[in-house]
Amino acid sequence: MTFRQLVAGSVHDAAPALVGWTLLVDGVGGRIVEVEAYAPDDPASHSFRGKTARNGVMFGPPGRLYVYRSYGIHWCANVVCEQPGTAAAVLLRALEPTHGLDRMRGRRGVTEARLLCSGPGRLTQALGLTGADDGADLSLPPFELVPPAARATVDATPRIGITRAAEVPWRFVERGSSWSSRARRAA
DNA sequence: CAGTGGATGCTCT
DNA sequence: GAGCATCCACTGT
Repeated sequence: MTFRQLVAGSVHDAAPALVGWTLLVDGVGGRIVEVEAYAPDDPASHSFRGKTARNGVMFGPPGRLYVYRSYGIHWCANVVCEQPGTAAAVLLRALEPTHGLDRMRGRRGVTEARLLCSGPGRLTQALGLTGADDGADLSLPPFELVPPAARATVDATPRIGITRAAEVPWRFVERGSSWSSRARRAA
């Protein structure tokens, strides 16, 4: 399954399938260990009330980055899925850092590996992603997506930090990973 | 530790 | 003018 094929399908299939892929931006990044699905007709999705200047990329072709500013401070990055017009995306919530840790440390201003990419705002800062990357094609440099050797084992849980449709289990975490944004108590 | 609140800006009502 | 798909520092145990 190629990246292009994966993101062209339903976001409900694509989101868990993206866990385990390695995302690199200019050679810096890591293994995707936590994502959330934002589906068409999903009250928690930015696209729910129709196309606007901010969410326009969500309505376009799959495999693009949708980047938006969160709480006035952070950037959050999504992978657009499904066919043009459907407006679905996968929020990247955490990576296990594997490549370019020193560049991430420089951008983040912290040294502890656990704090580099464990959270959507941290992840974008570590990879250097901003609103300037909104709409970028993830199949072209400087982006690189490397499939996992074997499909990861994934747990589904409720999404984080939302109020509407908070009960559907559309957050997907690699089982046993200690790099997710809510792994503080995990063994 | 756990819980709380401030920072900060943009989008949409 | 409200409400965020967040993070971090600070409080009180």
